[in-house]
Amino acid sequence: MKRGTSRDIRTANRYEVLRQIIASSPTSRQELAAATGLSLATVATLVGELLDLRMITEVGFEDSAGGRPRGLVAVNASGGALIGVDIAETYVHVELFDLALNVLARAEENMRPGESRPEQVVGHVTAAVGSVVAQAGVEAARVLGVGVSVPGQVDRDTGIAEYAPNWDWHDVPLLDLLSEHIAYPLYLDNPLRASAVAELWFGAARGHGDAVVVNLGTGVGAGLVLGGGLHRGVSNSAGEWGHTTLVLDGRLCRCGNHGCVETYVGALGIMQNLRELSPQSPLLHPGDQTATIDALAAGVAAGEQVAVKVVRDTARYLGAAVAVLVNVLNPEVVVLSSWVAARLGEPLLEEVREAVARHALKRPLAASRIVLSAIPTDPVCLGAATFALEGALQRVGQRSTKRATPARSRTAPAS
Amino acid sequence: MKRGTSRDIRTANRYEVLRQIIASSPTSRQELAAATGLSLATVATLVGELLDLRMITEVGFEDSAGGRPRGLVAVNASGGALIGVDIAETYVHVELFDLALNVLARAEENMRPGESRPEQVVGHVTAAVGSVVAQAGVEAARVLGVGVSVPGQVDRDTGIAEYAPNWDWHDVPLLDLLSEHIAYPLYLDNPLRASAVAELWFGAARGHGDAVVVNLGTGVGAGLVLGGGLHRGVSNSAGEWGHTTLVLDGRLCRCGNHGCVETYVGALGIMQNLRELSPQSPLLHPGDQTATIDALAAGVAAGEQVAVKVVRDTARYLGAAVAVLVNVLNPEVVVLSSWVAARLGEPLLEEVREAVARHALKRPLAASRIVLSAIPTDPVCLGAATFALEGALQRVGQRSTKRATPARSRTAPAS
DNA sequence: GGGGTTAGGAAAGGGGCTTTATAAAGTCCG
DNA sequence: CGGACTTTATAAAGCCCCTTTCCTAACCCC
Repeated sequence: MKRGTSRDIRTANRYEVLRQIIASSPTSRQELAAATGLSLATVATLVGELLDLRMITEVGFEDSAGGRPRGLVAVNASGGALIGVDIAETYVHVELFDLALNVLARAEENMRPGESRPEQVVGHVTAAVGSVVAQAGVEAARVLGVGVSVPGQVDRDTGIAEYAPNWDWHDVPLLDLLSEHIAYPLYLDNPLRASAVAELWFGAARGHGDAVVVNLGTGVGAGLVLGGGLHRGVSNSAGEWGHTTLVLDGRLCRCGNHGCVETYVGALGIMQNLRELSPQSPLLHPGDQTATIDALAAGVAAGEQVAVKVVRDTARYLGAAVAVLVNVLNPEVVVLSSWVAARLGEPLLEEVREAVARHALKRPLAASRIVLSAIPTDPVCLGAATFALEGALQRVGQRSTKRATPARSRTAPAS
Repeated sequence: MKRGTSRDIRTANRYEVLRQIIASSPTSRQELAAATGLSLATVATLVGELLDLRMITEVGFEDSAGGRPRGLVAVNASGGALIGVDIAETYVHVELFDLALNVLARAEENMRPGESRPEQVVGHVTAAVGSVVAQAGVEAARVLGVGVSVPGQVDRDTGIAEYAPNWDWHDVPLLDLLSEHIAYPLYLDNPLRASAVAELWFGAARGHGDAVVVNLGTGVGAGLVLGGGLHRGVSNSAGEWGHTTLVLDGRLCRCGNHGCVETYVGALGIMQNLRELSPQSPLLHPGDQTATIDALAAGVAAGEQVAVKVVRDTARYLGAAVAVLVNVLNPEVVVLSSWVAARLGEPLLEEVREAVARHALKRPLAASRIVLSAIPTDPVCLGAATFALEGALQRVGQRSTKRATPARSRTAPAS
């Protein structure tokens, strides 16, 4: 059990203040103090710190009711850049953000099946990172860090990808491999937690102590925000809700078990739902998940019976599985995220709400809002970049009064 | 979102130190520092505080390797008394503990069906509390507090029983009602969290940041220990795992839904498992849960086929449901608690372990130990008493130092 | 009875947050 | 047009917490 120190309080407050500034830029110290519950003095020192770091700037004044005008601060978008890397089964997606978390540059590398050796993946990441830095034309020194999301179980402290379900990775020291080619500070975690932290900072989970981010993609899982922070579990593998048994002796899952949630509400599960309902449906694009889901979404929009029914069936499964999270964790908000949720959108949400209402207890249900993610870009990239932002803010607190380690900040760009 | 203050750190440390002292009384400051990770100085001040409160005493010395002997401290059992109240559907169970958490007195009041008006329950509690105090012969002033566990959803801050599933209680201000008759500090919560906190302080969850306490009784639920503390959820109703769907369109549950975990692994569910397997079994005592479970336990011990099979069936359901918790929360330990688990004991545990292993993912499974509760007495009473203990320790930190300072003469008055 | 060794306490130091006082920058009105 | 009032921002002081460091206390052994 790790012990909390007063520094952690400072770090949490720093997060909270910057989060608030990003959310409602420009804003005043007064507003920040009210929003965060901190005293004016603390807000002022924290704001001063961020000003020193050039992460925010003063942008003028706002009339007050008869007294001295409030100074306004806003994110200094060009004060730094953050890079988020989303490594998935078939692609590597990289985005470069400014400090207001706008996307300045994007790069995507596709990986052919079988191209899954760690060195190959590292090569793709390195290339894409180099590309976004070049595209955006930011100086290397301004890149505050690179967050990397890789599927599976990850030890974020050692930077080791302990286990990747799709590839045959076991204890790959990914961070070490990457750091040979990328000179920026690196942060490793998995997509569940990345999208959770994205929602926590910029999305529907902001300001909520307990939230669940449900990821619906090819894989399925949940990112848990508990007590205002990410819940990782003892071996950093919490949130594996997709491989939870929904139907006893149900469909065979790639994890080896039967009846996992993923086999009913993941992209492949939805395709199976469609196949079982209407094996010859023109909506079905065998072997192409995105095409099928897109066709379904279009079908629902057009009011096609089959499409509507498939979404309803899927939502029934999903509702039961989400109700588990609602009953057990009693969150304030449940966010449906990732590409399947984004494409099926409102129709899915409506059905899910109804289904959850049928399965969950009244009290926890009443306390939970279920919403679609409002993050416009790839939430995993954004979340990964947020890890880098958190890392940069945390380093502030550890400014060594001893001039010990100048080796920390290297300025060489990616090769 | 509530904000952490440095005082919370102190309170957590105070808990930790006392917990450790109770666990390994007598012990030395050295040992405490090593066990808690705190510095010797901090341990010394906390120990001093507890000595001042007379919650612990110095009990001699222990040889050190050649130097000054270590001073030993131990719980001062007679330094105070704690009362735990377990209100259930059919009874009120009250236990009075000394500070070493030994039971000094017990009282039980049975409630007839229909005798469920709040005033009636309050009457029973008042009588039983009076009885244990009299029996133990402790002075009123030494009673540090009374913890009360009541089923259902509870707002611990306002002391309101928001909803009790068995009785038709809605927003009953139970704490206010009780405080008219009981003069000791009162603490209200529900049995899930009570038994969880009991395991956290004195049981298998001690020292673990993330643990799940699974309660198997007439009702079924889980107490969650996350990040070293109880997880309550946003409306204080986290842990309602018993009313989570295990079988789609399965057995009808008293909560109104179908296929809840409780209907398969609660006492009544186990009876149903037995009935379905062998409707005429002599093990079955219709209308008597405890007799049936006892008969099952005896049957398993005697190697009876039917009994073994029923336990196995039950464990299969339970395993799938526990695997959900393991996958989602990734706890370090899962504790099986409450009377059904206690009576079925090792045979159930073995089967559950196997069943969980079939359903959970390898990584989280490898990190989780599944054990039976080792708490000998009623864990709910113990947990309720622990709430009172926590309350007493928390009050220490809020000693109001409102010293009326006579205004000192200021230096350099404005001339 | 001195060293050597270990325990425990007191003081100093480093962080944090808040309250209070002071300075700064406006508005309002006589 | 200048003082009075108001509001904001910063500086100072106080309190809480934990740790490190130094020193004294207590015991062993030679």
